[in-house]
This record gives sequence, C-alpha cells and structure tokens, in this order.
Amino acid sequence: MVKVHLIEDESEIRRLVAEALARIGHDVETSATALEGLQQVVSTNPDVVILDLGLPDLDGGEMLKMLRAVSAVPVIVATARDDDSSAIRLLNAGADDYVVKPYSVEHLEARIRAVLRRGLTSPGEDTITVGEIVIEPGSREARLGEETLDLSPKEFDLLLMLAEKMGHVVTKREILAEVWREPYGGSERTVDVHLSWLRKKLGESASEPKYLQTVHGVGIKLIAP
Amino acid sequence: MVKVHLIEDESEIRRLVAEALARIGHDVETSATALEGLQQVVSTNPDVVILDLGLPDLDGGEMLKMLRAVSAVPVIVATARDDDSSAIRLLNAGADDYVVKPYSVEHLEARIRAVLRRGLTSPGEDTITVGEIVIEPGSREARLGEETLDLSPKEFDLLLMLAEKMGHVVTKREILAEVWREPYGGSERTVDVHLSWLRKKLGESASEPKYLQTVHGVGIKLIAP
DNA sequence: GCTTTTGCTCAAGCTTTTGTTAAGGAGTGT
DNA sequence: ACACTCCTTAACAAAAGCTTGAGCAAAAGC
Repeated sequence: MVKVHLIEDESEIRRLVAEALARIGHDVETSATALEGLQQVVSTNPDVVILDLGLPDLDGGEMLKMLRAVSAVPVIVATARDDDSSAIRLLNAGADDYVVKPYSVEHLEARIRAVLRRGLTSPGEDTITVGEIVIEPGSREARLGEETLDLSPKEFDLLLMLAEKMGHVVTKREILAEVWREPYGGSERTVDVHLSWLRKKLGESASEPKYLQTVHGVGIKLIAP
Repeated sequence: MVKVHLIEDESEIRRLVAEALARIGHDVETSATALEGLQQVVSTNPDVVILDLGLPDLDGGEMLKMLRAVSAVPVIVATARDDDSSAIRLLNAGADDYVVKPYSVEHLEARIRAVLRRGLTSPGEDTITVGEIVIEPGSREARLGEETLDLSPKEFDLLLMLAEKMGHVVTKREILAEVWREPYGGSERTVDVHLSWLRKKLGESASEPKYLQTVHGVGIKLIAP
C-alpha cells in the first residue's frame, strides 16, 4: 500500500481528496498546515507527499525547501492555475511533479504512480518488484516498502520462486521440487508452514490475503494487491 | 528470442546500440524516423520498443501517443540528460520506463527485462475468450467482463474444458473423464450440479441460457451469445 | 395428451484441503 | 557442550468444496 500524505488547508478539499485516494487503496494521512505537515512527514515517513500551495503559514517555495531538508520523499505540488512559471520554479526547487488545480483524482493518481515508478526504477538490476515487495536475488535481500524482511533461507527461496512466477498458480509439489529439491517424499505440509510464516512476515494472513493468494485445491500464487 | 525495435535518428548511435543488443541475443530492428518506426512496429510487432526522443519529424509525446494507438508494446524512452519534466510527461503518456542518455547497454538490457517481466502477467499468453468470459489458465482466473468470477476448482476446470472445446457439444461422461478424472463410477448428477452453479455465477439459468447451452440427450456446449 | 426420459436445482452431510501453533531435532558457530 | 537459528512433523481447528438424493421442470416419444 502506498502511503500518501496530503497537505492542504481547505478542509473540504482535504476531505474529498483524502477519501478519493483512500478509496483507490492508498493509505492517506493529512495535514492542514505547513508546520503540521512537516512534523507528520518526519514522524510517519510517507511514500509521497502532495503539497498544496498557498498554505496560510508558509510560502510554497519555503515549504518545499524545508520538506527537502527533512526528508527525501517525493513531493507533488498542487498549483492554483496554470501558473507555469511558478510550477517550473518549484520543480527546480525540488518538487518531483505537479498538478494544476482543480485536478481530478485520476490525474493525481497518475502522477503518484509516475513519481513512485521513478523512485523504483533506480535500484538494482534484476530485482523483482511485486507491489511493495522488492526482492534482490543477488544479495538475497527482500524488502517490504522500506522495511527489510528478515527471512530464513527457505522463506526467501519460496518468495523468490513465487515472485518469478508472479501471478501464476504454483502447486506445492512444484514448490517442493524447486525450493526443496525433493520432487518426491517431501511433505506438502512443510510448504504450508513456511507459507504461513511468510504471510506473517508480509503482514498478512490467509484469511486476509494481500500478496499470497491460495487457490484451493491447486496451489498458491503471488500477486500485486 | 526478444524482438526489439529501436527508433533512433542518429545513425552512429543506432548502429552501436543495435549491434550491442544483437550481441546479447536479441532480434533487433531499427528505424531512423518516427514515421518509419510506426510502420515497422505495426508490421513486425516487436516485443519492446526503444524510442529516442528528439526525433526530427515528430515530438516525443505525439510519437508515443501514436505508438499507443497502434500497438500495446512496451515502450522504453531514451531522454537526453536529466530532462526530468519530459520524462515524467512521457511516463504518464504511456511509456513503460526510461533511460537517460548516454546509457549503457547493460542498463538498457536491465530495463528491457524489467519491462518484459511486467508485461508477462498482464495480457497472459493462453487466455481464452468466449464472449464476455475471459479465462486465464495460468493464474486460474476467470472474468465475466470486468468482474472476477469466484469459481471453485471444479467449476474452473469445467469452464476451462468447455471453453477449450468452445462451440462443440461435450457429453457428461467426457466431462467426468477429463475434469473429474473418473471415467467410470462418477455420477453425472454431480456434473449437473456443477453446471448449475456455473450458470448461476455466469448470471444465467438453464431456462434462460447465454453461454451454457444444453443439447438434450447429448450433453452441453459453451457458446458466445 | 399422456408417459417416459432427461435435465435442473436445492439443501444437507461429508470429505478434503488448508491455516496455524507448538514441540522437537538437526545443523552451525562459539 | 551451549546457544542459536532453522526446518520438520504432528495435531487441531476451520474452511472450502464435493457429492448425494429428492423433488420438480422440461423435452421427447408414442
């Protein structure tokens, strides 16, 4: 889930946008003032900040500078009208993108995705990304968003295999063959247990799945939620 | 083998990149202009397009829009030195990724792999479509228009089998043999029940059939209404 | 038009599959 | 040998799915 922080002084707009973003699956937090926004960004560490210009307590350029000073989070600024010159100025001042008010939520969503994608394309070479999960086979590291996942060898191999076949159902026997290298003899229950552990570390459970979707009678698949 | 189409106006760069990509095992075709590129993409249907910006005959955004209009191929744009704003614009306009010139071939290759990997899940190779029904054997997902159908294993297998023999009548015994893998012993009633459930989930009933057409005395067939 | 056959649907009971926890054992490094 | 992590197995709980039989509806045959 993408954590979005919205800084907007008009309460009505704030509510509308926050609800719309939440509805399409984002984790939304809001602030009404620049000062509050700064505090919140530092403490909650969002994935992207949407910053309305024309806040009562601080000039947009100043605000941006301060945000940049405290965090490397991508910032999308919302400018009043097509005031191109100020938009460009802000982009140079460290904004990552901008939308012109009044903006549609779809438009905003496109910007959010673009900004996040830019952030994601920089890391390693053959990393596999599934939603918030980032897997680096080379270093055998996996992350869930910012947090590094502390996985056991089998858990990592299991996650990697599922990620390589992302979206495709994999049977437990196939898992046993590839991860355990025991096409016969191995117990499928072992896979179940490891899946359960993986689920726990991914912050989900079988009854409330996000990434690991069991396909009853067949196997399991890893999907981007 | 991955078929890559490179659109780049500078002949020297074009030659170098094309050779490098060919050396690592890709099937490379090139175009020097936007117009030629469009034609080639339509006729040769490559797996991925690498689009250089700053073509002489067409603006990058325009070009991308036209490419998108004629094909769903993934497009990687190559932008001049950190011209972020245009990169952002192009990503939103439908580009799948971008590289900054001058780029290394390894870097480009990594992007190609990433883009292809992303693409693998979306269109699905062996999906079967019958009217509004879309079946993806790999992920074992079936949709009716936009809605995902929540099918049990047997229901899915049943639908899949009928879809594979779309338009042909299948006897219940054949269904028992293939879906239930019980050529003998199985009761045809069971098939009836599953068919009934399938009908319900497809939004139809035996008295008002759309997809599942019973052929009295013989069996059943799946048709596009 | 009546009988027979075939097909449809419902609901209850049953089996299989899966999720999760906990306990023990193998292996590794100190 | 000890502490450690990791893996496997067993056990129970819960969920999902399957089968069955009966009643009713529809079609075919006479």
